[in-house]
Amino acid sequence: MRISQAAARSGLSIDTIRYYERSGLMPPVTRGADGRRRFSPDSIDWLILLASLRDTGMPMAQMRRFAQLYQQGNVTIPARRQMLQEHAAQLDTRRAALDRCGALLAQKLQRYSEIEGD
Amino acid sequence: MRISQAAARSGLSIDTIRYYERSGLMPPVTRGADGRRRFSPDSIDWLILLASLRDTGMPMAQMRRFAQLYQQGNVTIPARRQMLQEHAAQLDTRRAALDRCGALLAQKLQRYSEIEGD
DNA sequence: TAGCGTGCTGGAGCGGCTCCAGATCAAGCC
DNA sequence: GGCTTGATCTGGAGCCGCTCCAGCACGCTA
Repeated sequence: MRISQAAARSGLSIDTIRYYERSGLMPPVTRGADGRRRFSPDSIDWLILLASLRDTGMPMAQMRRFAQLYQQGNVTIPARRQMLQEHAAQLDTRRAALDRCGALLAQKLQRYSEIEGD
Repeated sequence: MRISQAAARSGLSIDTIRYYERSGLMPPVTRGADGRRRFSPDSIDWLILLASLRDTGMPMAQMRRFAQLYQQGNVTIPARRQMLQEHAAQLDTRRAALDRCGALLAQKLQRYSEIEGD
């Protein structure tokens, strides 16, 4: 699978995928005889995970750490589990921020209605 | 109220507050005789709103537009109402992303448990 | 064999902060 | 009055996470 398809399936841009590879966020991507990147189903899954993590605010340094652990094999599963659990907790924090913002917006919108009187 | 207190109340950093002012995201901040910024309760409220919007992903360009509309008075309330409604819809999109990520993490963690067998 | 599509690299640019140097001023202490 | 401490100021550099672009290399097809 080529980079354009990898981009389509992961939701990341082509540039972002290359950037992530350069930055050590992915296990090494193999190349075809023509020198172009070839993405395996596994690396597509990896990209989807990266996309999901970045969309929910995980910093690149953490993703890099996760990638390094992954490459060291199953022995690092406890460490990886902990990272993912911590990120799952982060999701709750972000959900709370969304809720607070939602409440604030509802209040503002309410006030607008009162001012306009409609 | 001085900038350090404004930072404490809004959750923004001192540098970010100055940056937002420079960038036109706030109604002009008045200065004391000593040339230092003086924040009114209203401008604190404004900062809290900005903090909430940026925490939930509103781009600066939109915040700037909102600030400009605000300064043009009540006649811009319909436009402002629309902006806030659109952002409220964005919150739902982000909640969905958090949910998807949560599901993915749960699945990964489940797999880790199976591999480790505990 | 010319053109088109896709990909490559290296590097510049950008949004949104964050940090820092060097200056100023206010208050408290001797 | 001088001295230190602490908060603030401005201007500018630096950083993260992309995003875009120039210039080149393939391979397909008409």
